[in-house]
Amino acid sequence: MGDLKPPSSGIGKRSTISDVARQAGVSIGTVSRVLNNARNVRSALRERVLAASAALNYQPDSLAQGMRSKKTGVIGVVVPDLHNPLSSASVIGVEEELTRARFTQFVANSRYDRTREASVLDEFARRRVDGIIAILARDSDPSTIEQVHRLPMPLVLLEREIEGFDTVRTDQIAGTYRAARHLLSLGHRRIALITVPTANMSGRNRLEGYAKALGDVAVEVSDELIGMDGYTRDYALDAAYSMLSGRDRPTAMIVSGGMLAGVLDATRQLNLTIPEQLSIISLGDTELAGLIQPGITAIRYDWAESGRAAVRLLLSRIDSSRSEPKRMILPYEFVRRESCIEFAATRL
Amino acid sequence: MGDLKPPSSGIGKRSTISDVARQAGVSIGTVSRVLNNARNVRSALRERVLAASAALNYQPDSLAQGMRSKKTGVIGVVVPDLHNPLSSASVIGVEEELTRARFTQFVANSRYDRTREASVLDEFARRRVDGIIAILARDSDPSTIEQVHRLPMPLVLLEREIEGFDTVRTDQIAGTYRAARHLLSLGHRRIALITVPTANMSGRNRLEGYAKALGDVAVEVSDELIGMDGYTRDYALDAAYSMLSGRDRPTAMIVSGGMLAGVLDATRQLNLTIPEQLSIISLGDTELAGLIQPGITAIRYDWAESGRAAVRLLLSRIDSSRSEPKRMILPYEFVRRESCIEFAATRL
DNA sequence: CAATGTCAATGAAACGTTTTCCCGATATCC
DNA sequence: GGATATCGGGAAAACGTTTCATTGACATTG
Repeated sequence: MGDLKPPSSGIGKRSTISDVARQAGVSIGTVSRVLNNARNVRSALRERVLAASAALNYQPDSLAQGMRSKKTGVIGVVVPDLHNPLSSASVIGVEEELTRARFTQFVANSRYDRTREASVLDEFARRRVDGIIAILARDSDPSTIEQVHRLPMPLVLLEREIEGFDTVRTDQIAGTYRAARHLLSLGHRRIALITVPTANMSGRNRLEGYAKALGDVAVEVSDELIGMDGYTRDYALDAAYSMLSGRDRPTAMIVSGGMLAGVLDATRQLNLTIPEQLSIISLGDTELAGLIQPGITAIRYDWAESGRAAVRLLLSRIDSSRSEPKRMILPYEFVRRESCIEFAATRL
Repeated sequence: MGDLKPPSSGIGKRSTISDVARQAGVSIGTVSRVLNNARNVRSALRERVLAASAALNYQPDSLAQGMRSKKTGVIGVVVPDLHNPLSSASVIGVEEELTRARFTQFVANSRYDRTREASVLDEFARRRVDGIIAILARDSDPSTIEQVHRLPMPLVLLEREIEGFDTVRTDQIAGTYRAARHLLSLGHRRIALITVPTANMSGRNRLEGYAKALGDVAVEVSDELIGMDGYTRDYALDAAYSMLSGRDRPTAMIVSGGMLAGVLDATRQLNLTIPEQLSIISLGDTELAGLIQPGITAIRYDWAESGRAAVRLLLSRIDSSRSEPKRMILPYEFVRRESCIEFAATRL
């Protein structure tokens, strides 16, 4: 009679709300109300229910809860490259703040692949997440824009911007402007920029800040000093290599943190010393920038804080659906190290 | 009549299986059978159902599926420190392989906090994940052992070992042994070891490999050269600093990759040059090790591959419940760079 | 004192699937 | 040609919650 299963170590049948109800001698509705601390329940019964629940080690099934209440307590997070400090630091900040709010997160890596990203977002929707935080591969992509508008749940963008959505981003325009002005004030005129493509806002804003700074002192932006056609270390290596091995090479370079390693590879292959032959500023103060010799001057952004801010924005939108999108812009910090010298002192 | 809601951009009501059934003029059971490619359905009907499903852009609700079928298609992943390359690389490998198998993952960060870890595991269970992949904070902790045995789903451990569970780990014993032998063969005798505590297997195995190597050449293991009481960069800085600033300081050091930055901080503060005054080997070939000057000789482990292997192990256990636990041990690779010189050449 | 209101608690519906059971129709066998 | 197996598909149960409508008991009101 009954189940013939062996005691099978630890796989004890989970107890459900009806087990608790039976044990406490009340209806399941009452159990539910007690556990969701609703009113209208005598304290005597409340005690009984609580005791039964504890005795049975009852844990509500979140699938059933989600199904009925239409709230899963799960947020989907998608980033383009978990190797990249922007992505990983953002995830850490997001995780931290979501934990505080008792949410759980799916984390997915799009690898800058729009197809993969599209299926991740679909998957999140299918799984009924309460909201999504995304660093999109390319916010200018029409299919991306179309898809995010169809999403049946709130979405907060990190470092990207799409009309109608909440956004948290660091001030790339001002940061890159500051970097370029710093190099210009040291006398540099041939300043290269190696960063991500303009298909996403980070790239666009960096280019804008860079161009503005050069414009301020009437230096022309020249295409061969711009490397914005890739995301990887390898791309940065190639781009930097070809710039630095040509004649009339740049005397200074602004490079995004995630691509810094590639640029350093290039300088090493070409036997260029920093800062004597090339001044460098990193956009993003990665661990690497502070640890190599010489230390790399950097524009620091607090991406973990971006992540936390994105969560706060998302949660506020989830439970009080305002309609106007909010834009947060987080400041940069200039971190001076030893990777920049005056143009006059540069050995050409 | 009907709902008065505004068309509210994109928040179109999701269609359910009954919508599809109605549209196709069949019962919901038939729709389910078609979509789960079961047999016993005429191809005419099959076409109708498929067409209706496509027309309505039907996406099954995975909560309902999970509730009924007891399979959620979600795996929980918990790591102790997302900043650390072991954690992040493992997550990347896990993510990659799970995606291939059409699973989704929760990702959580325990921060080496056992309390947090415990609640993460509980949460995973509550959410009915199909399995868990974990890098536990301390596999020797009794409460940890007790908890994992209670888990109602399969668990695969990464870099940890608990009786009765599947394990994937890199060969820390052999790797650390190799590192120590390398330094010994260069003539070093005062070789420090800075790594994670013995509360988890990585620490125990590293200590074992280290001690074995020293024992081979009859060098005594001395406590003041062992720093295994913390996980962080800051701890490594302190430990290295006090070793290196004492008299009779070590001439060589073996340090885990995640703590390398702290050791470098210490050498810098003490103005020690590498390798002239201190030879260093990193356990784990992090990006940093290859990028600083001089390059740091390293024992390389492919943690992404560990992650992928863990997924394969987990999935195989999920759908073909074998009972004997499997242990996989992944090899190391010795990467020679410039951070080690002969003891004879060391400037004491 | 009848009507009304409030409080506590129950019973049952609903969420959207998968799956079991069942039944009618067709094919197969002797 | 009748008994029997197979196939195709429908109806309904079940998964474990939350929530709604209902009810009974009791207090309040006019």
